[in-house]
Amino acid sequence: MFQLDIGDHRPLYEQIKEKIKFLIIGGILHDGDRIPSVRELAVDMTINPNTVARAYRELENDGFIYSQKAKGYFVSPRERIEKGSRDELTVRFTDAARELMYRGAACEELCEILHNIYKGGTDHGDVNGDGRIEEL
Amino acid sequence: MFQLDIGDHRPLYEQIKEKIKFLIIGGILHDGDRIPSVRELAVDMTINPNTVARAYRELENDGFIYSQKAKGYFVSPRERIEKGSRDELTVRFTDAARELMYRGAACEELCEILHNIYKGGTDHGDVNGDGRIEEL
Amino acid sequence: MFQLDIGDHRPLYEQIKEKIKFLIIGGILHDGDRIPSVRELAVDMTINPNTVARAYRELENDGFIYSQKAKGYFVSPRERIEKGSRDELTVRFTDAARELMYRGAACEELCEILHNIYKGGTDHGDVNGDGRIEEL
Amino acid sequence: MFQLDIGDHRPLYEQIKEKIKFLIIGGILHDGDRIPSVRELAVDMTINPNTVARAYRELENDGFIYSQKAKGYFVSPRERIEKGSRDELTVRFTDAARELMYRGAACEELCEILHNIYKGGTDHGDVNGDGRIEEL
DNA sequence: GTGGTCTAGACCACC
DNA sequence: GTGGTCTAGACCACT
Repeated sequence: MFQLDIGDHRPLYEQIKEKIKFLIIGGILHDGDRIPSVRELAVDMTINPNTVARAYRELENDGFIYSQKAKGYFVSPRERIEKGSRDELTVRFTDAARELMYRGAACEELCEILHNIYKGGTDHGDVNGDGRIEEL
Repeated sequence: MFQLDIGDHRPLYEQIKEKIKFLIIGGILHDGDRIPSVRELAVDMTINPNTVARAYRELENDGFIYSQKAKGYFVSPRERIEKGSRDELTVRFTDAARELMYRGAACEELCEILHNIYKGGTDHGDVNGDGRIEEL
Repeated sequence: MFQLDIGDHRPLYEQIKEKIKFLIIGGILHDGDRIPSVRELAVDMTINPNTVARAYRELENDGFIYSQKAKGYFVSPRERIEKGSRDELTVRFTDAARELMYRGAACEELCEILHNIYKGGTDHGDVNGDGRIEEL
Repeated sequence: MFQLDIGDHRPLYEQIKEKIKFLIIGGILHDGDRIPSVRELAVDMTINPNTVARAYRELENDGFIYSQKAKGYFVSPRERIEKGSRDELTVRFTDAARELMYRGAACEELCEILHNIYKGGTDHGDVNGDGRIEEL
């Protein structure tokens, strides 16, 4: 499904959260899609099920997925995700933009990036950031 | 100059790096400005000089400041900072933008944030992110 | 594993970095190999663990090794190392070549050196540059 | 004549030596050319004449320049420079090549660089490595 | 006084 | 046991 980045010092569950989030945001996983069970993913990635469980639990808290007893985890409807707070996200966006500006990026450059993102909303793109696009 | 947040789980030297970076990007510290000496800042913040030294050393590696023996640390000329790779930064920007889009932010909204940033390039604003503006 | 040269004016951590780099480039340490723990190497060379830690940390920044908490340091997969910028390295190569040319070295001479290097890619050779070949 | 690199941690006299060497090797300064007097260069670069003097003295020891009392320093005839030891230089060349190989550079790539250097022997090029070509 | 290096020793989180 | 952070204090070279 995806690969964890060796050399990434963040806890495993954080990386899993991020990857799943990217799959949802990138349009690879859609509303209502079932995601692999805790055990499946744990086996698949040869890590502890508890780690996967924690990632899923936090994703559920953030509204990205929801669980149905004895059925599994599913991607939340988009309206639900939208409700989440955008504050921290906006800070991250602004900080990155400010630093890019300081480093000489033109406003038009950044705006174009934005337009490309909005234009190709459901483009899958390079989910892992490692130059490959992997299948589910 | 600024205060460290105990309760922030990140290492002290990371927090120092971030603060200094914000002071530079925010336009409070300018090209060639001398920043507090390792010992000064250590006393000021009642932490160990080694911790400050590490923060400064890593900021130097990132190109934001440079050191001159027996003189001190100085803010790098902006051209030097601009030379640094913008790749990682652009990824951060794009990721944040994509997630904001997914959460329902309009393209115009984000563009306006950008324009505000570029308009008020030298505005100092809330450097510490804690609601206060402190003097040097 | 190797010996540090007292009398070498460079800092100890720089010497450690160089030695490890040579072991990796020279093919003695391979992808995924675990290198001695910070404490082991410190005891082995009768220097302070902090000094070893700094060397390892900087090698990690340069992409040559990566750390896993509670496990140790490991040689990075080669693809990771290849990703690093070759610009600075190319400048060093070119500068040396230019000076050699100016001092009368023939192009064929240098090309032959190159071919020997590429031919004996995994030859271990004199890793320490001190005329001895040491075992791990 | 040239600019010293702020943020370069080597002693000033080392940097001056390097720059002069590049000017000679790059073909900008030729056999018998007079180089600026110690005092001239010191004033020009607003540094201590002793620093310049040391650089010149070491360049003279290395055979790159020679002094004539009351006349100044002059670029040595090329035959004289060729006599200098190529050992250390060859090590630098080999080390850089080995690391480039490890990082994925093809042998042909490096050979081409060599051929370009030998083809354009007297090309001046980017002496300071900062993208500019400066006049004497 | 400055930065830079190194030592010694402590504590934490992780596994 | 491992890496990671932090403190305390020393010494050096430089200006």
